Amino acid sequence: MVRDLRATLVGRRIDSVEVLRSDVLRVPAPDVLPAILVGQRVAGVDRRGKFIMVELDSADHLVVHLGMTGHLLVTAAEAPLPKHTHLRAGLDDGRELRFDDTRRFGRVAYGSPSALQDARVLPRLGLEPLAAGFSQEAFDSVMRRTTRTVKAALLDQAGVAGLGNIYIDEACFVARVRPTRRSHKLTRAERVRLRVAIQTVLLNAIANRGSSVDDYRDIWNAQGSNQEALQVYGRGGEPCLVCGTVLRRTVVAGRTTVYCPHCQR
DNA sequence: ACCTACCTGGCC
DNA sequence: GGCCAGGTAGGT
Repeated sequence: MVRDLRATLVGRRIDSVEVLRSDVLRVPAPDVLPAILVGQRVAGVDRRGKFIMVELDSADHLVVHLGMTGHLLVTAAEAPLPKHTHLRAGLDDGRELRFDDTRRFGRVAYGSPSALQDARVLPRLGLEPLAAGFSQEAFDSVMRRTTRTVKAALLDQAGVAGLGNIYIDEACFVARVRPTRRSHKLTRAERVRLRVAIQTVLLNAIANRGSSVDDYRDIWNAQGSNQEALQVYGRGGEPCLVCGTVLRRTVVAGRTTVYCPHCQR
């Protein structure tokens, strides 16, 4: 999404802003946001963990988290407004950037990254799994310092940023590690496999343009294809694609979790 | 380190 | 009507 947004938005000027549902906007107040944004051009688009950061020429950022059902869409300005569109920004090319979110677990905020941290919109985020800093040493230190399950440790965005329920189960399968294992008890070899698996799973998902299991759509409202490549997520009770053993479905760290009891130890 | 609430919609 | 869902803040 960030790559597509960058190619589409950088250099565009915001000509209008409408906040249709103010409770998704954390900061600033919904009535002042339009005046702040209108006239600004998009300077860049980046990502930190699951947060999409649209930088404007003021150097402040429009920050978006999609939650479970959020969408950031680029549409024609005259395209019909779906029921759960909460914010729209008209661009100087006749298109619109829209934030849409059925369950409203997502959120939008605008400000400097440090002010957004102070406002507790941006939490403390850990290692970026696709950046150079994701070394074995750094990952080891994250995993060794907690007694929680591997699943819980990886769900915590302060350790490794950006992993969610789907990709954690997939990475654990590729690494042949049960998500129920205690994080600090993994062997060095298991942590190496897990680190590599996290990167492999994420890079594949990106290459496949995302996992449209349910609601995920790209900025053109198109589905990805990575849901077809998932090996365990959503497959509880079905045979393991490697060994044929029935995949086990349980709840770990409060989340539905699927693993192969034979391949994963 | 865990548990619940926050929302809407789809399915049984 | 009840249960479940890609996430996370805030409480205990």
